[in-house]
Amino acid sequence: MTTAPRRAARRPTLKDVAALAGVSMKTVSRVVNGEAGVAPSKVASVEEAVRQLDYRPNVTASSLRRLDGRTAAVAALLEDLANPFSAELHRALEDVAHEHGVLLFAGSVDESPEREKRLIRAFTSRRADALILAPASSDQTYLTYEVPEGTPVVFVDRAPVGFEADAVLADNLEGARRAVAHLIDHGHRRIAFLGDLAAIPTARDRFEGYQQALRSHGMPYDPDLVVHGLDDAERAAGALPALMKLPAPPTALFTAQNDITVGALRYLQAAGLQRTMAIIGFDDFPLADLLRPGVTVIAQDPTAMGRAAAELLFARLAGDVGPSRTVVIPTRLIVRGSGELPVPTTTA
Amino acid sequence: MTTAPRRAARRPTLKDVAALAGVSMKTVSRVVNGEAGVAPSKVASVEEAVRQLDYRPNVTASSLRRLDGRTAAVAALLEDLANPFSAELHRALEDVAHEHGVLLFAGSVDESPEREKRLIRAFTSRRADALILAPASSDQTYLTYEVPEGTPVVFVDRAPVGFEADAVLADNLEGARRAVAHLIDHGHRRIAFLGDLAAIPTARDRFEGYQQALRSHGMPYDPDLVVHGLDDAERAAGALPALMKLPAPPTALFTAQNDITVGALRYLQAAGLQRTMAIIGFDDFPLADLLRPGVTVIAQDPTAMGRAAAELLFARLAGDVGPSRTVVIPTRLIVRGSGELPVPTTTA
DNA sequence: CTGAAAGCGCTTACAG
DNA sequence: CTGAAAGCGCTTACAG
Repeated sequence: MTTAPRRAARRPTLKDVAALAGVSMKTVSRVVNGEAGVAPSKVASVEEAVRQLDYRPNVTASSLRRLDGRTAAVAALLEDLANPFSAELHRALEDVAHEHGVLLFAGSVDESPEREKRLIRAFTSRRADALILAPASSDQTYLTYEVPEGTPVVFVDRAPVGFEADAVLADNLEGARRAVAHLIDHGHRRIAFLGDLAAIPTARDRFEGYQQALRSHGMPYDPDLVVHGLDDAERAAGALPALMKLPAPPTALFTAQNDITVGALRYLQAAGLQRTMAIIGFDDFPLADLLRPGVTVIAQDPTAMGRAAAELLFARLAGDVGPSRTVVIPTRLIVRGSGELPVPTTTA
Repeated sequence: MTTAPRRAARRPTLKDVAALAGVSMKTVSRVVNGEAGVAPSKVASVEEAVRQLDYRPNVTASSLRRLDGRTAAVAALLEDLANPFSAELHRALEDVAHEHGVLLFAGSVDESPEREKRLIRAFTSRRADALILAPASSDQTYLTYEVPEGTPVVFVDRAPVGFEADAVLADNLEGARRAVAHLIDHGHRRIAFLGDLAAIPTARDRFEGYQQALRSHGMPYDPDLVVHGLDDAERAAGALPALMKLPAPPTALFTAQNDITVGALRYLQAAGLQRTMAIIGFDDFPLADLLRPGVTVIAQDPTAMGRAAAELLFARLAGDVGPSRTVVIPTRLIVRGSGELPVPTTTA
C-alpha cells in the first residue's frame, strides 16, 4: 500500500523564516519586499530559508497593516458574465490586471439594482482596491458613502449618474444613428425600432440615435414602428407579428441589441422573410457572416472598452488625481448584406 | 458653486462601534456575528451604533484571526473567460457561490501550464478557501505542495493527473462515439476527424471516441483522414483543402471542438460544399439552428458542469471528507440537418 | 544596516 | 451574560 503524499499542513510564516535564517522578522520582511539596504549575506540566508520552507507571504495580512491597505485585487461588476459582451470585457480587464500583478473578483448584476448594491458591499467589505462597474441602477449616488475615499471607481458601458467617476462608453447614439441612416440610404422609409428595456441608458441612447436619423432625413416618427422592453430573443421574435400586420408594415428593422437581433432573425427565417426584410443589429455576434444573407451590424469593441477601463483604473491607483475622464470607444458598421436589401417592389 | 459630497474617509472599526455603544469589542463581535447570549438591551445599542456609523466588518481581518482562516472567496481557473464555454461555466459557479455568500476570483489559464501555476500561487497566497481548476498542465502533482491541506480542489472539464480531487467531466468519449456512429448510420464511410492539440485530454477522449465508433462498425482507421493540432478557426479552415485533394476525400467531418466547427463551416460555405459535406461538431453554439443546413452538434452543458463543480466544492467546505468523486455530465446529440446529409451519389 | 515594540481589525481563550 | 488580554501575519515608526 502506497502512502498518498501529504499536503502542507500549516503555511510557514515570516516568523518561521526569521528563526531559520537567524535574523529578525523585519529583515525577512525587507528581503521579501525587495527593499534595499540589507547586507548581502543576510539576503542570501533569508532567501535560502524562504526556499527551504517554501514560504509564501500572506497578502491578506500584509494589506491589513500597510498604510495604503492595498489588497492587489480589484472587482468587476458586469452585466452578465455568461453573455459574450461581458465575457470579452471581463477577459480584457483580466489581461490588464494580470500585467499589474492584480487579481480580479467578478460578479453579474443582471439588471438588478439590489444585486448591484449587494455586490458592491461584498467587494468593498473584502477591501478591493478599485471597482469597475456596469451599473443596473439608474442612480449611483449611493456609491458616495458605500465606496471609501481612495477606492477608484470606473464605469464601463454605462455612464455614472449622481457620482463623479471615470467612464468608458461605446458610441451608442452615433452607432444607432449610422445604422438607421444606412437603411434610409438604401431606400427604406418604414424602419422599425426594436429595443431593450427603456430604463437602460444604452437602450435610450440607441433609441435617440434612431430618432435623430429620422429627423435629419426629414422622415416622420411613427410610434407604431417602435417596440421597447424586449429583454430576450423570444420576446423580440414575439413582437414582430404585430408589426407585420400594420397597414403599412416596416420594410427594415433596426434591432438595438444582440439578443433582439437573434430573435428577429429567427422570426424572419421561420416566416421566410430573410431575403425581404432588411435588418441591421446593434452588437456583432459570431457567425453573423455565415448566415444568408450575412447580417449587417454596428459592432462594439468590448475588448477595447475593457482595456481602456482597466487603464484608467490603474492610472488612478498609480496616483492620478486629475478630473474624471470619459473615454468613448467608437462603433463600426460592418456591411454583410442584410442591411443592404432594397425595399421590395410589391403592389401593396 | 456646489460642494461634491465627500466620501467616507476612514471606515469605522469594531472599536469605534464599541466606544459608541458603550460595550466591549467582544460584545460587538458577538452581535455582528449573530452569536447568542447577549442581553437584548446591549444588542439594541450595538445595532444602533452600527447603523449610525454605517459599520462594515472587515472580512479580511476577521479571517486572519479565525481558526478556520476562511475568506469566503473561492478561485476559478478556467480555460479562457472570453470563450462561451468558460463564460457559462463561470456564471454557473457564480450563481452557486452567490447562494453561499461566497465571492469568486477568476482567471484564464490559456492552455499555458506556467500561467496555471502563477494563478494557483496568486490565489493561494490570497488564501482562497477553495479552487476550481480546468488545468492546462498535463500533470498536477505540484498541487500537493502548492495547495494547503484543507483547501478543496475541484477539477472541471479535465480530469486530475497525479493529484486526488473531485472532478466534473463531460462525457467526451461517448459523445464523440455517438457523433461518428450517427454519420456512419447515414451511410458515410470516409469520415474525417478534425481535432484540437492532441495534448489536451478532452481532445484525446474525443479522438478515442472517433476510433471506437469506427472499430465497432468494422470500419478501417485511415490516418490520412485525421488532423490534430487545430487550435483556432483559421487553422481548421486551412486543413480542409488537403483533405479534399485526397484520392478518396471524406464525405463527412467530425469537428471535435467549437472553433474547429466554425472554421470548417466557413471553408464549406466558401467552397459551396455546405449541402454536400456532412458535418457534426462537438459543442453547441449560438445560431447553429439558423444556418442552412442547421448544424448538428454534440452539445455539452457547461451550466450543469459549473453547478455540479460548485456543489462538490461547497460540500467539501461544509466538511465532507469522503473519497474523491467524479461526476460525468452527459452530452446530447442535437439533430439539425448537417449531420444527416447523405453520401453524394457522384461518379467519382 | 538591523531589530524590538507596537499596532492593523478582528477572534480566541479565558476569567469572572 | 460580559470583558480584558493575547494573538492571527504582517508592516510601521522608531531607536540604535
